[in-house]
Amino acid sequence: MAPQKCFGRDMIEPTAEQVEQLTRAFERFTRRFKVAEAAAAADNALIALDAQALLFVSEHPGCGLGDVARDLGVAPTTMSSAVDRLVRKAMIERRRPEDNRRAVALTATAKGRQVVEEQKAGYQKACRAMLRSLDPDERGDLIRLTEKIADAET
Amino acid sequence: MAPQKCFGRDMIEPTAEQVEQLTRAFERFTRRFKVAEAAAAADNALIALDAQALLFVSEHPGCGLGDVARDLGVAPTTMSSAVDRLVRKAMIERRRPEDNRRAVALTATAKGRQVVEEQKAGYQKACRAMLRSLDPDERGDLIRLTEKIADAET
DNA sequence: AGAGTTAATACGAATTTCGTAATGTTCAAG
DNA sequence: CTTGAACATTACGAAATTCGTATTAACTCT
Repeated sequence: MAPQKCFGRDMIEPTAEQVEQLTRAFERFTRRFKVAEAAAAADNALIALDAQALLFVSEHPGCGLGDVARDLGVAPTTMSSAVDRLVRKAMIERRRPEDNRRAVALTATAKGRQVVEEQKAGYQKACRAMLRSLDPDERGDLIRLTEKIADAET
Repeated sequence: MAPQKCFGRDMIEPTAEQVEQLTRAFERFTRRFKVAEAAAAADNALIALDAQALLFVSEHPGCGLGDVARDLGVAPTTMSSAVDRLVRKAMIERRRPEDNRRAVALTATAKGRQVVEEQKAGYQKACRAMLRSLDPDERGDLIRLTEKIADAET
């Protein structure tokens, strides 16, 4: 169990047991918060793709259709359909900008922004449930570890 | 910021800032591991439902079609279609048990079990990446906190 | 101007999900 | 023993989604 040099920095591989433990725990973890997600989705009956697109548009007002498609990794035609649905539901608006009239500028409507807020509230609710499951002195640890993993280079 | 009594136990609500921090970190967290999931899915081109069904069957050999449908929250007809696809790909087998011939007993084939193993390996790989992002003395903390959240009652 | 590129959309094919109806099986009551 | 209800599964068809191809409109560079 001696530390070994890797790429010029001390790097110890996680043990097989650690990986096993975290894998099993994370399965239960995701399972627990998947049901909450499914329950929240039933309210608005918004397809997963549409919800992601709406979120992106609300965070990038005036963005183009292609931007959303690239970010979410779907075909432009698929995104066109998704935008159609969202426009039909009055959650986003298509506009032709004067400076580039072949593009469309997407913006979220008031209703769309409200749906995004509800969506985010559901997400926050899940995160609050995570924190409440811990003792107060453990909560900062969870935040710090999550940030560290999320922002790691590789 | 005084502790307050709730349901007979000490219970301090997470602060709004803590919830905010964890929410933002968790967004980056899930985004980072979503791409890995998508890359792994491209290998086998297995639909999400089929992958979940295959996993359930491999963990519950001889189970019925209705069991899988109930566990995954889909209509029995949808599960029948999913089983059709998996049978066509030779990943699971339908068998009519002698003692109850109106049911079918589902079991994973050797190929199906192999695919499950690869699937699990991808999952483990993601968990290993999480652990590698942390210092060795932090890894036990992550495991412990994840288990605590996953197994909390409410 | 004119060719080539870019952004978005219309259309059609393939696939998936799910509701309704049908098939075959089991169980219980008469 | 028969008959009828309940059950597990499947067949079929409708609705919706994704995506590839072709098309339209606009921009850019020579």
